[in-house]
Amino acid sequence: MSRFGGRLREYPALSIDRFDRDNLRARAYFLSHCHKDHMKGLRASALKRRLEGSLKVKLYCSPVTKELLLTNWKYNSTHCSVKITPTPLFQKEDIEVTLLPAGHCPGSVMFLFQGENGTVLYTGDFRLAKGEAARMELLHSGTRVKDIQSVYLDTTFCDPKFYHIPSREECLNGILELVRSWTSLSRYHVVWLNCKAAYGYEYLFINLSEELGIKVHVNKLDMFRNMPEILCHVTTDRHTQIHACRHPRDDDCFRGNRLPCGMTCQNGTPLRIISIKPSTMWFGERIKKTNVIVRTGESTYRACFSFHSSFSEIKDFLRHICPVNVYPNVLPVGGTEDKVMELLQPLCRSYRRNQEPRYKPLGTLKRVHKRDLSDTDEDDLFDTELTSARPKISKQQREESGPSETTQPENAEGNESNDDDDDDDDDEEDKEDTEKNTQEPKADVPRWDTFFKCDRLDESSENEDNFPSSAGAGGSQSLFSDSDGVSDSTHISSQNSSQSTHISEQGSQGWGSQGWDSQMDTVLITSQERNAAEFSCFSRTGSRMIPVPHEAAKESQADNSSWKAPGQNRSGASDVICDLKSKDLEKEAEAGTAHVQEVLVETPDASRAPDLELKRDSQSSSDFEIPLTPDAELPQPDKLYCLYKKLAAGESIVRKPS
DNA sequence: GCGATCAGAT
DNA sequence: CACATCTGATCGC
Repeated sequence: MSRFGGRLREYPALSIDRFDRDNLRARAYFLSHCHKDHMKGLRASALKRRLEGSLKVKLYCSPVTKELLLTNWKYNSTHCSVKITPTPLFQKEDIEVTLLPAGHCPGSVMFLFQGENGTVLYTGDFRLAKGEAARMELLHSGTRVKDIQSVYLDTTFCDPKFYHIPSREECLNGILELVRSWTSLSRYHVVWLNCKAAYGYEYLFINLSEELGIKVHVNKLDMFRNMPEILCHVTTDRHTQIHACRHPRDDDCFRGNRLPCGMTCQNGTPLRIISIKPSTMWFGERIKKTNVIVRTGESTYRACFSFHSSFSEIKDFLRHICPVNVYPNVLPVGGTEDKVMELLQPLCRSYRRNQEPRYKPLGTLKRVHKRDLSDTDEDDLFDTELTSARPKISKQQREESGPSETTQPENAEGNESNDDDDDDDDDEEDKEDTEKNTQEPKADVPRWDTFFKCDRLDESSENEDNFPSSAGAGGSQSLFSDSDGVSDSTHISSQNSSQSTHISEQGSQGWGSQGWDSQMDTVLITSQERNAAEFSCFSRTGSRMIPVPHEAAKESQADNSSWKAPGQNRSGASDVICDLKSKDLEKEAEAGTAHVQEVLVETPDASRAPDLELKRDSQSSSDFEIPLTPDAELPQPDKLYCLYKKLAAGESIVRKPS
């Protein structure tokens, strides 16, 4: 649960995901997604007054979030001021805001703010698979990640306990096969998905419905009225075999063999109900590795399911971004801020810089940019023209350097070499690291294995033991008596592409999935007017023009933007392969300890093509160094040592024409 | 009486 | 086992 106060150190005149107290003086509001813990104060009359009292103060969010917000009577009166299109906000300050898909729930986005106080990423809540950040072109300038000053990070599962959480596809497939095997027994066999009242399960509903041809019964669906891709897979007709309806006492209902909607029999025949409860923490607490589906009772199951990135996914994300600073938005259950910082800081430049005394001599040659962004100026920021006194980077200037250029390259030097002594490292990232951190072929071999073993994380590999027997995903004979051996193997068939975050009414934009758009939606908060239509045009084409390292990157970005699990996209065979490949890589790297994987990973080995490594390297290299010239030789430590020695002695260094 | 806040349940 | 929400009690305006 978010405990973010609403304001960024760098841009305190903006408020994000908090709308109460001090935030009432903000000059622009941002909502990352429609979960209550990110909407504090959003209903209050104080905010309403604030928004209505100024033509300039607006609330910004993704189109889907706007739709979900405004179809909720609790909020719809408040916000005539909800904007998904850019409007000039500040007369004197240019801040460019980019929306990136967060993969958390429909409409969820991360916000990237670029302005004179540096580039700052606020993640909101997110779930991004390993490597996904590296494939987001809007996080990059050319082939390198943007220079990011600070990341405000979703740290919900920033705890080694949650080192590995099975991927979206794995979880989905587990549930799918369980539901398939049960519902195929007879029309009276029904499933109750015991989901929390919150957005985020829609892709599960969609996939079940698509695969099985059974719509999901829900209490309400009017909020999806403009999202046909969701709408067509849910129903308010109780006569269906999959239910995700709720009732205040729904557990009691279930115990009484009654669905929350009241259904208990059909044509006089009593229903056979099983419940499946999506959970993450429950799995995180298992000491022994488990299947993604665990039977917990006669007719109750737990299914692994996560809205948030696992610890290793968080680390991959952060390592790729490599910001100067990181600030946790969430305290993991039972965790402390200190603990989280201890885990995360090694992945940041501010830490790495301090960790390399051996390069001090060189370091002194470099310009160190210290910026005091502390709270010192907080007080005056809200009231008066917070920006008037500040040096301004002209808009032109910025535009010349391209829409994705950061305004602050200076910190880039900060992290040169260091070797990343970082902790419990995982798998393939270490490959990257060893390549990146050439100066020091690390005596310190990745210790992921020890880490991995002492935790529970091998659960996935164990899945291999459990799952296959259960027909890939809980469909096993052993699981329930009526079932006679559903033996089909799990497979992804025509997984449908887009997550239903499409809003048809936004037709003028003609886009497909929301996520894609939200990703395209770069909002310029600028003194220069630009009309909305023009803008959205610009941003779409604009971002397409940003050079992308690999075509596949773009593809999977689109995919990802619809916050659907990668690999499920019908759009790109190549895309899928790419994802599978990276999975295989992970698998290898984790040396068999991990990863279960049913299906998806069992793709032909052909997919494990060598080019992948190249791709990954270039995309995820952590960028503050100049990328290695192809064919260049990595300098060896002793060689380097020599060079440094000479340098320190003031001798000139002659380059050998290798 | 409304809203904010907290504890507790689900 | 807890990802987010709703309910009810309490307090202040």
